[in-house]
Amino acid sequence: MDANTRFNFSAIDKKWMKRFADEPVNVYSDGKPSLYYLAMFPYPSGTGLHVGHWRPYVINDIMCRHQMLKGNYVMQPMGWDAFGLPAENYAIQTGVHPAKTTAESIVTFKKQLDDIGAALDWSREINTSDPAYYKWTQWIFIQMFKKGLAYEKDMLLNWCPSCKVVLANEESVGGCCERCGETATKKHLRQWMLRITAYAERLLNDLDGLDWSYKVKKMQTDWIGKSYGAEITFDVKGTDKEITVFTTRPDTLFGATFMVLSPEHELALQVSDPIHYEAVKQYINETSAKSNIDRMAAKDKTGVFTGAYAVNPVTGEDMPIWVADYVLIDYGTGAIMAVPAHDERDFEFASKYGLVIRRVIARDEDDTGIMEAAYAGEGVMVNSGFINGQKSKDAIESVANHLEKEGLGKKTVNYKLRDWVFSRQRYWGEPIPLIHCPICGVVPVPDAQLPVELPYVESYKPSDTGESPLSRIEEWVNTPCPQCGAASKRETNTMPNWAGSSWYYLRFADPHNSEAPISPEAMKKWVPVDLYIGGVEHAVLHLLYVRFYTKFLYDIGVVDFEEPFKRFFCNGMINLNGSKMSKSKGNYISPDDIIACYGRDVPRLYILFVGPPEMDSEWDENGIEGVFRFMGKAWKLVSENAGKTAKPTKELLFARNKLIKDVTERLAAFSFNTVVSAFMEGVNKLLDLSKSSGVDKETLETLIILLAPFAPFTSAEMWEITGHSTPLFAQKWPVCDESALRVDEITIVIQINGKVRENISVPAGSDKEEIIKAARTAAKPKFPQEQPLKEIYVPNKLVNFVF
RNA sequence: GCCCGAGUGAUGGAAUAGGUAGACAUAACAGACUUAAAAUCUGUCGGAGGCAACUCCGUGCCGGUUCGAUUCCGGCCUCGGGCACCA
Repeated sequence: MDANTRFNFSAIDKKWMKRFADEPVNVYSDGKPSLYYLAMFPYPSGTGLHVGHWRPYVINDIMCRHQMLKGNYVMQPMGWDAFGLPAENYAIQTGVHPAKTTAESIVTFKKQLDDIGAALDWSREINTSDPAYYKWTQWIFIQMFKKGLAYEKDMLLNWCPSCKVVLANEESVGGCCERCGETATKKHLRQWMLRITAYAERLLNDLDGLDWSYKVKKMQTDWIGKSYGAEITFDVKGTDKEITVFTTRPDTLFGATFMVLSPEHELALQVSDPIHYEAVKQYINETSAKSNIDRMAAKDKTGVFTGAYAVNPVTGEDMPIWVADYVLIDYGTGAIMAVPAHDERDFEFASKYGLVIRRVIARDEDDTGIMEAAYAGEGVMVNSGFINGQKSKDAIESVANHLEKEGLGKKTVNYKLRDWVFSRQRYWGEPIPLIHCPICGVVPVPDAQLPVELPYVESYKPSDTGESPLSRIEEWVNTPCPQCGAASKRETNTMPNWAGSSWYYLRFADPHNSEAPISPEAMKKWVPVDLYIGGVEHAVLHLLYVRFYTKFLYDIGVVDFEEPFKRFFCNGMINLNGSKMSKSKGNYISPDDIIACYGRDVPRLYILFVGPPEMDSEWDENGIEGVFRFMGKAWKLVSENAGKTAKPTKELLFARNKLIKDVTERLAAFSFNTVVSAFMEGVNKLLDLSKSSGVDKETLETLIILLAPFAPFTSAEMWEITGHSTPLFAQKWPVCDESALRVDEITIVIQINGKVRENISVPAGSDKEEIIKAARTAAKPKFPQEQPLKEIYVPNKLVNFVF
């Protein structure tokens, strides 16, 4: 595939890469309305970029360049999400400092991003591992701490034994580490948490106003997981203790025949009677040793009886209290009322341990009442005292109201969202800027002492105990308390790698500000982001965290908006041989090879042409060859017609304006693959017309300007060879002249009983009667009878004769 | 298990306020040019039947609504994704 023997686009790239560097393309719209288009910044890994990574950058650049030509000033910055485990793990193996490897990776990445040909504004480059940047990451954390949103908690956590680090709920995927896939175990640790749950309702509600894909909104909605229900309090028989449960089905209260506490529930041992105490204790110990995945994978539900009973507030009946690990401590209240007849899990548990199963909902009139499985659907209440005969849907409300009136419970909501485990037991991250003072307690580092710089260490090795490598640096750890001066110790945990990326979009607007994360002026001018582009892998993690940070920054007055990204476009991946491109597995296409062969514009166009941008697509060698042929044709069209004079014939005007219309409309719809189709169709048509009438100057110019965002280098060269000295990106995006698209004749489809039978041409502007008459004449020979029963007429499109 | 999304030629994919299914491209085949190849250009290209004009069938499967369904509705099947004992 030595494409250079055919046409050398690389030479054009070289020339215009230099020109664009000397004279940035966005200067022509300086002072115009400002937009901010952002593609997710990368983690500068040691492996570099492959063409599978190109998609969001190419799309963003095209959108930016299009806006420049529409007379807007667009900020398209780029930076580095530079903290992260791979660099640290590499350091453990080799002893090379993560800062060094990261700096080297950045050099490679910068070149590779420039290779995409994007008009990136490097004057705004940021790096999350730069103390000048993370000063503000730490400052934001301190503001959260001051507002009570950051808190310390001793808790049982997901722990990755391979990364030797705790996992946030979002980082534990199916009980495994999101990063390395290792099965997560449980560990008791003192950790810093962020109270993201305090924002659950806002994070959920504000999704409504966002121009994001349904898919991503749905993922976030499900992750937040709001459920409506009631909290109900049960007395523990013979004690003054109470058990509060959360249920979404208060209608089934009459069918609640036993209670289940999570093994971690504080009452589990407290309510146990002496006979059962040891068994309960042993069960609690056993379950705490199990990993999440073992708990989930268990085929059989297990549990122990405590010997205690609660009282059902509506039936007055005794309910044995059990402890079982199918009840989770961190959802609801960590305790449930079990309704075995109408909950699959309770049914399974009750069946195993011989507990009472009482049906309280009849599915329909034919319901025999024999229960072979739980019935969780709707129906009519039975065996349910004052709600007998009600529809279960209505009974939810009746029971909840009754409980509220009697003071036995209240309506409430619950979320699946958990607070964010925010500390990490690793070196290569932002130090948490807190000091533990024996007198004052936890004290934030004063602003004047920020940033708390990451100290140099000899050994990066993480420990199995959950101690950060930083804890071994005595001279760094020991520090006087900023408040009372007493000998104190620094917090040695670092922040998760999501911290820096949770507000970076703000910093691009004001990257060098040493007084604040962002100035009010820069904030007003640039943010929120007008368009954000990136992969679906961040749909819950990063995107949820950024939204949370933004809402917090709104609350403390740093920004005046609550959502960071007005529009988010979620791009699909580009695969090779049916699976994700991966450099380590050797399954990838090297950008260097592609650029050497085709230059930069061809792969840009191919990335768009490969398939709908929101879907995963497959890289195809032959496909890029087709785009290369198209570029060759476009070049031929322009270069052969550049010096000539030709009249703008009706056909040329039509082709020109159709191209404007198609490209503009499809671009606005993010249908990039069909934009490329429109170019191919348009160029084929113009080449065809050039044989007879030539191609007029303005049509050539129009084509070049339209093509400019997509293939900026070749277009710039074309612009020059058509005799222009003014810069291409200072031109105006063409506007379609609808009058040029008018045609003299239109095609009318004739159907008989809904099947296409004829095509006729009629003069444009013919009225209904004329068209039907012409259709009738044309189709008459095919009529099965003299007269149709009905004539359906669709204006300017079709006539259907029905018999 | 629950919740989303998607099934269209040999292939990637077009086209849905319901109105000529297969745009654009790839592959394949045939031809032109060439000593030859590459490149380039032209033609054919969903299936079946027919010399032909044409006819019938065809957008995962079954049914429905409609003059007309790839598009809307109901029920299945397959694939992809999210969540996963969330009470």
